Amino acid sequence: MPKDPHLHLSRRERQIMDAVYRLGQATAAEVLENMPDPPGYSAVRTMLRLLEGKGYLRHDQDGPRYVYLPTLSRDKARQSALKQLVQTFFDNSTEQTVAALLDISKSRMSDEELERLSRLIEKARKEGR
Amino acid sequence: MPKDPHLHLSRRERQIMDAVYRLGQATAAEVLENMPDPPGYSAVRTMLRLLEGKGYLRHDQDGPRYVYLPTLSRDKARQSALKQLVQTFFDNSTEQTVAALLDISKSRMSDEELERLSRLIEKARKEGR
DNA sequence: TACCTCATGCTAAAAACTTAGCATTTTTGC
DNA sequence: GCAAAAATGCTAAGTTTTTAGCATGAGGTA
Repeated sequence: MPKDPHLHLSRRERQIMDAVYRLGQATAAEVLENMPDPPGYSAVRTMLRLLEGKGYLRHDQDGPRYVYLPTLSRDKARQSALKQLVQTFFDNSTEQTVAALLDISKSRMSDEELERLSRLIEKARKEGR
Repeated sequence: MPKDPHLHLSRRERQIMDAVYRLGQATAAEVLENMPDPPGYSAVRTMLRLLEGKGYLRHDQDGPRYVYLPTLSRDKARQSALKQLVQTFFDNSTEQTVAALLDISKSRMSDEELERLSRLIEKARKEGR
């Protein structure tokens, strides 16, 4: 089995990357607020620095503090995460995945949103091949 | 932020759980074959035992060997993983998620599959609210 | 300016994870 | 029935991850 570079993150690293992706960009304090079962502020800063060292994050300076951003675009990260999930839990079946997705979210989806989904699929049917 | 019990897995634990979920059920040797960058057989067995101890797996006896299965049904695991992914990478938007999903898979989807997806959504529009 | 606040960098210790090896038991085949 | 093969349980050691603390520097404000 080939190895997936994205799977090499440790538990905390994963949590922090998730927080950063969720937020788009974030300071240490913001990451902290967005973590489950958070460690100390200092620990978060260290991890951010490590993650930057490993190339997963970079930072911009915002006045006195650092704002961290992912180096891998959200788009690519999304794709990679989705692919992995579909493989692991849905036998690589898009259909099953969509079904599950609808299942957990249909109750809070508006008619318009469902409408748009329909169109999305129509579009795929026409273009996509 | 509330903590998510499923996020407490370490790297190896995650890899092993993924393998088990992918396979449905598996012996130590099978897990090994399905792991990226695999450790020794002995290490895998130890992890499986640990995961069982923590309640993530259980085992059945199959002749001389153990066959491990997840305790959390595939269904629940799917839901939880999906929810997490949609939150982290798609701002909780089902629509964006489906769009990305179509994007990575439309080229290898048959017409019939797309057709079935359409129906899935129609069904959700009618029932779901 | 001088101080208080809030950043960062670094480092070392603690905790958790990961691994391999050995002793033991069970299965299999001759 | 017996030996070889293959499985398990346990344990201890090695490695990585995770944490907190301290020293230091920059920004803001009276």
